[in-house]
Amino acid sequence: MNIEQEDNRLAAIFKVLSEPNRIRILRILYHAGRELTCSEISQQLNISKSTVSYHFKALRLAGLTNTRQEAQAKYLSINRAAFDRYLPHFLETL
Amino acid sequence: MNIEQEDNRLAAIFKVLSEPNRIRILRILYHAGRELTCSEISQQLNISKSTVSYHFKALRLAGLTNTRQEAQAKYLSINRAAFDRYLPHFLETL
DNA sequence: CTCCTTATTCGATGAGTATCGAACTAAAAG
DNA sequence: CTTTTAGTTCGATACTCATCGAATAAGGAG
Repeated sequence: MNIEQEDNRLAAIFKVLSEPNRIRILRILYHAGRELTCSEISQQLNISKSTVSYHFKALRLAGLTNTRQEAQAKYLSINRAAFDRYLPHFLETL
Repeated sequence: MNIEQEDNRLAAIFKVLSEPNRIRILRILYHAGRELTCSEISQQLNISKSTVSYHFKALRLAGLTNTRQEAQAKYLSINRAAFDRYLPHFLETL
């Protein structure tokens, strides 16, 4: 990958992290120590499910979270490998 | 500072870093190992001076860079303390 | 099969952002 | 004093984004 593309990739990851509600989602996930669903986050943050779904997608596309489907629910968890690579020690500060 | 404000603050720092040209400015600054002016960056990145000035301001307001005025020129340098605090080891990966 | 729960997508909307050139300010050089 | 150099600010523009509710899809429970 050339250096311009690398800059774009890095900027894209930061863009995902540049939204307070997405930081909150990561913090909640990190401290929960377990997977959480869209609905659970929606209640905790008091924002609509559609907005939470939108943020979930952004986090997932950036590779910052993992998703596990179980029945009709979708469980979100943090992808530690991605954080270790791009932002070591970031999660611990949340 | 309460946790919501902390999330906002963190998100604000990431927002500044979410623009490819600002990442490029930081990378150029880091590897140059010296202060650089608006005009120098403008030439290297091939974007207008007004746009560079806009990005300089964003970096400065976020506390990520220092500015030193000398005559009519303004020299920009990286604020290592800020990176050490919020993003340790980030600069080294640029 | 019908209803409930969970999640996604769509359309709209309001807000924010990156970019440029032009106009302006201020200092240095001639 | 006029010209050059460096930087900021302004107005315009095009684009992106966060948010919501409504509509849709799909699995689970009765």
